[in-house]
Amino acid sequence: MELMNHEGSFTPQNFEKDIYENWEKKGYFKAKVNKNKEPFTIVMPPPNVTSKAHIGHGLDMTLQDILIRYKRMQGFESLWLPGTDHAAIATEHKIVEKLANEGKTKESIGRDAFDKEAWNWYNFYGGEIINQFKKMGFSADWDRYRFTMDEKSTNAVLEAFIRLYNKGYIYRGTRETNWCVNCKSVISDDEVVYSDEQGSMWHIRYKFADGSGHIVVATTRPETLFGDTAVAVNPDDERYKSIVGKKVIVPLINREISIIADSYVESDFGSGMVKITPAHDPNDYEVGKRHNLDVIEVISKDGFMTDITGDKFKGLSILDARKKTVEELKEQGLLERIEPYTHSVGHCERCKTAIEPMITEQWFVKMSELVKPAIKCVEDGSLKIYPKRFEKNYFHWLRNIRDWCISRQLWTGHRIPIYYCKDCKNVMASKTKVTVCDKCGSANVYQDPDVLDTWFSSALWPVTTLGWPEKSADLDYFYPTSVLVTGFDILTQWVTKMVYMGIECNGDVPFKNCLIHGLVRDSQGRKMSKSLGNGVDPLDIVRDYGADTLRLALVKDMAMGIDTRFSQNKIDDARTFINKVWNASKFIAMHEEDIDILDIKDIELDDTGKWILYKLNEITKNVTKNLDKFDVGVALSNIVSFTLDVFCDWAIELSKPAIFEGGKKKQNAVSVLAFAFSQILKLLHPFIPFVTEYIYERIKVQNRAESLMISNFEDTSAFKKFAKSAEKINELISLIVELRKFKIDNGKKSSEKVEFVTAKSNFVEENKSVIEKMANVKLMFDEKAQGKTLIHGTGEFVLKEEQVAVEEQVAVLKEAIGKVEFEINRSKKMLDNPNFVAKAPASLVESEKAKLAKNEELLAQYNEKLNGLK
RNA sequence: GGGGGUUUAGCUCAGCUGGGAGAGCAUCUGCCUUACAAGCAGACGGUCAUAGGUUCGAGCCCUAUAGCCCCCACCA
Repeated sequence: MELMNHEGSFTPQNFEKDIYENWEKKGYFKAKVNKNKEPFTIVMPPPNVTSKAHIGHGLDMTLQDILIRYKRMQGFESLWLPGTDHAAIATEHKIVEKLANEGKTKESIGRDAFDKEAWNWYNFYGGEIINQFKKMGFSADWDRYRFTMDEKSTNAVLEAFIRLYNKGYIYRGTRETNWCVNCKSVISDDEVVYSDEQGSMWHIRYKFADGSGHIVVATTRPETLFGDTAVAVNPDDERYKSIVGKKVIVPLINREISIIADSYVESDFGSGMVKITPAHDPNDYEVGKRHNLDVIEVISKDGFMTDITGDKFKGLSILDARKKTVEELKEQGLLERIEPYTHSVGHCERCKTAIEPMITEQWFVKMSELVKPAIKCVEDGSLKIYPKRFEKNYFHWLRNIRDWCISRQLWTGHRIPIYYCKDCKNVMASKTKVTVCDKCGSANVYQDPDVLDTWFSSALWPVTTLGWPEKSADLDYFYPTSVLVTGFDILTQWVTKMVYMGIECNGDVPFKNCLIHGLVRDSQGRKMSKSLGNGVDPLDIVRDYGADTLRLALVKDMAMGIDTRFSQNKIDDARTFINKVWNASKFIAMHEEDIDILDIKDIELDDTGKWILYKLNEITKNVTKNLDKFDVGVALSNIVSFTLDVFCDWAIELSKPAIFEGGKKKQNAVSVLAFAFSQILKLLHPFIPFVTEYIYERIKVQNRAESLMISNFEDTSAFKKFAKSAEKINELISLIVELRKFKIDNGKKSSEKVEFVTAKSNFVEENKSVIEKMANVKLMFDEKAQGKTLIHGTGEFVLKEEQVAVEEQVAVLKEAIGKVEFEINRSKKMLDNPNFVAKAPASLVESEKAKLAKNEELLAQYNEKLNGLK
């Protein structure tokens, strides 16, 4: 091992690449079936190959890498299985956009050429994403990289489809669905996003067929009146009971329709009368079914008025038709009034086009049975969701779920493995291409042109990536996986699907734990978006500050399940911290240079050494406890504050006198520091893998491993026996802090070496040099000094030259007595309370008793002193 | 309409089964002290959103109110 030339400052750009390449070369990321070890598995939520990874992926993946690295160092067979998602509709959009820029359409190039375009796209962005992830230091098993459209995944998707189809869970049906006239595809309920829009409510007169006047119906969609097949009122609405069954005439098209009664109508909304357009409104469709109404399509699948609307309207766009309808109604005196109206309108998640409810024939997954075990596994705890409150969303979603529409009229994605015979109408499910009807033998067969919803393959992700439908050794060993890490935005859309498909396909939950985190927002708390231009490319941060800084900035101050803000401030904080670790390593390296590091059991420990080890055990326990419950943010702040407040501020400083003394004392002190520092590096490694590895390779440590990333945490549990020494050093620290403050309070500069007189005591004698150095004071022993006095639990310290009147000394003592008495009263009040003694934790009661005893002793001393002055 | 989150120092946020209000940044003061000025030593700064309640004890538990954010449902 060669010690580094540890000069200069922290420049991650110099070493991150080499370290990562070495990790990869050594195969540290690879996981294999190993019956001697317990597996810890995370299947990476596959990023969409629509574009490069953004900072949100940065957070999601950093959390996963932290857990994976942590568990690897705890001796688990750690598998992080990476991959990407073809994101059918989203990617298709991007490709169509690209083609448009080249003056092409997907129809103009045809399905085969389009497929080629698609694969180019997948490969390019898939590659970019992996490249980004490697630069961020992610320790995924890249040899296992999977893509939702690769051969194995495709096979699994088709297999799952056919199994569910044969089981009767997948069926074809005609339904009112969400139609995007731009994508020319149906989209699922989950893909519709609603937003409030300022529109109008048009109140339209429908004349009675018998000429006896008119009624008024209100609508936000006047252009759909061509498809009206009824007007409905509430059956209990007294105003309209007499007209139910009467005929009215649909304006402009002059069709006679009936007034019907249906409880769907709310009497107190609008006029209490609703025009029913079954073809273009989901609620109307249901009403229509109940009343056997005709379904008249007046808007075509590409968003234009159909022939049925007549010469004046056919071919018009929806918005043009709306305008013209209103004009015509006005001319004919049928428009009673217009009122401004805000209502929420569904839009396509991808292209933002307003969704048209349309009746189409689609494939659905029947949910009623699938959902049951998915609910049960969270109820009985075999799948735990962190934080627990998200269970509510999970249950709500599954308990109210509707059948899932899985067909899409797109070209990007898995083609539905269904074949139709044109002659006998036979329907066949097959993974392989069908050329002959298995019923009538006709060669007149064709495949369903639609593809599957991208979530169908995502739902299978945990099983397909481990080899399903084969009964692979991987599946046996790594499944169920340990934890799924993802944002709350896709808890319902994705997590639920994986759970019921995992259980259905492989008989068990796909993951035992599910960690839900928040979104990354900008410094002002806004969502990152293209339109705001506030997005961050993770690689920009890596280039300027290094991957470790990026990772730290992302998870710093992060609370479970709550959105986190990403800002320059956090980047600076993170870099500052890492720089501190860097400098600490320089200190260690410098003093290790000319000595041999002792094994921890061969060190003659003084109180400082014991204190360091005691604190090290505490922090190790805390960090592991919090990581075990996935509380990454808290674990990080634990180890960060330990590094700064305990290790750098005190452990190093308290060790300096011994180090500068040299010899055996130095060897002991440096050995303890080296041990503690190596454990700090280990605890920090999952968060900031590069710099910790770099440093680890360049300092002397006990029990060196080949690499920090495959080393194990030190067992520190034996050090809790050093509690007594720890208490002594805590006193010492408190005295030093008090002396520093006392100096400043009395007008001395901290840089000034101030003389104090104090009585001899074992404690002060033992720690004289440390106190003098750290508080920048000079201690002199004398029993009878008088002057300004610092009263501390370890003794009294008198400022040397200051002459102080007796009254003032009395005042100081009285103040000290007052404080102690306050403490005593506080303790007594608590301890005298039987409820406190009975109910509070025993350790708390004990420490309160100890405090009381100590303070009572102090009080006695002070009173004695006070009496001596009088 | 239903549900959830959040409200703690000027800013960003921690705060463990209820047991003496915390950190970082910013500001101010003093320091180039032999790892570190990307630093060190200090200081200032809080009615823990508001009002009730439970408790010996509440930032934490309960009820209501308000602001901000999100999810779901849906309004003809």
